[in-house]
Amino acid sequence: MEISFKETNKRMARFEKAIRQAGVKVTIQRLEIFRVIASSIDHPDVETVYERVRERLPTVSLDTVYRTMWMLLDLGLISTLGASRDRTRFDANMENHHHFVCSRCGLTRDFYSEELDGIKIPESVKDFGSIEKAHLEVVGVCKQCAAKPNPKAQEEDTS
Amino acid sequence: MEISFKETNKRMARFEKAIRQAGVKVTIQRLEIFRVIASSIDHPDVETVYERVRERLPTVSLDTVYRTMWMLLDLGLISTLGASRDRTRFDANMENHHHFVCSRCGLTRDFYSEELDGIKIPESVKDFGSIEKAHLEVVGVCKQCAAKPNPKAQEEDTS
DNA sequence: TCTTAAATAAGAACGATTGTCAATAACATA
DNA sequence: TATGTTATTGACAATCGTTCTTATTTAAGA
Repeated sequence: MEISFKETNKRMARFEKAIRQAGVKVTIQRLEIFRVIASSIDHPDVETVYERVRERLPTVSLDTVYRTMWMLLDLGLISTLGASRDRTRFDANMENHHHFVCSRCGLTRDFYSEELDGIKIPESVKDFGSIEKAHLEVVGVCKQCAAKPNPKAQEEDTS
Repeated sequence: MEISFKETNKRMARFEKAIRQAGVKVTIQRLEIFRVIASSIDHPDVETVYERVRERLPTVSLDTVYRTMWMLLDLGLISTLGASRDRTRFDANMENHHHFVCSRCGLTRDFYSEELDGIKIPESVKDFGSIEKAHLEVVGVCKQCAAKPNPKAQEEDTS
């Protein structure tokens, strides 16, 4: 919701192109599911997407939404907030720090930078609410994963 | 693992102080669980913490680890990577952007800043692996939550 | 040491996610 | 446009992570 028609259409066009290129079938379910996520400003979870899709497609199943979301992720058409499919992970480092996260295996390491700690946050962000803290999330591929051949085997090594 | 004794001890001291201040009991389980997370460099999940605690305390139960982790979070002694207790959430915005996240309800909004897009990442980060992208995660309290009285009722409004 | 409330362990229960499979629909081809 | 092939769907069972319940144990103050 609340994404402009223009932007939504741009995303839909990208979707149709990517999905055909990938050789997977274009179904009503997939179109509607992508339309929902592409027009959402609020980064919904699967259940929320499901509810929104049902408004137009009452017979859709929750499974299909799950399957489609992961497919969209694999195709690089959407991303997840935080680590996908991952469990909650904890951090006892209460100093100011930043994270490097491996997009393949989820390995996460802290790093420090006084320069980054002093980052200027745009004034407009205060329209959303008060600001407590900020940290940079750097996403990449860790050395271990880079050394592995298999580029699509994103399991294991969650250390 | 791999956190220096000095730093671990510093964290343990902070833990003992905070836990007594909070008026909760100091149990062996809690000490060992905190010791594990305080000495871990790798941001483990609950299951991993559980396994490490069992090396020293074989009878500890998984529930206790769960309960203790949430307690530590409530006491502000640890934090979670990404949104805690939350389901996976999706983002169809593939442009360069940054996030504002409400620490109470999980509300997440995008914002843009060319200045931030050009951020310099310390060279040392490359020791972890290759860098694909980076974004700033700003944590605060959204206006809706700020308007509510209850400061500890962190549910609802996950829109 | 004794008392009491809080914390624990164990196992049941719950909720989110995934797997299985028969029925259906997309798409290539005729 | 009709048909065959194969991926996809929906229903429901199964799985896995997390939480709840309860009887038992333990920390901490009297």
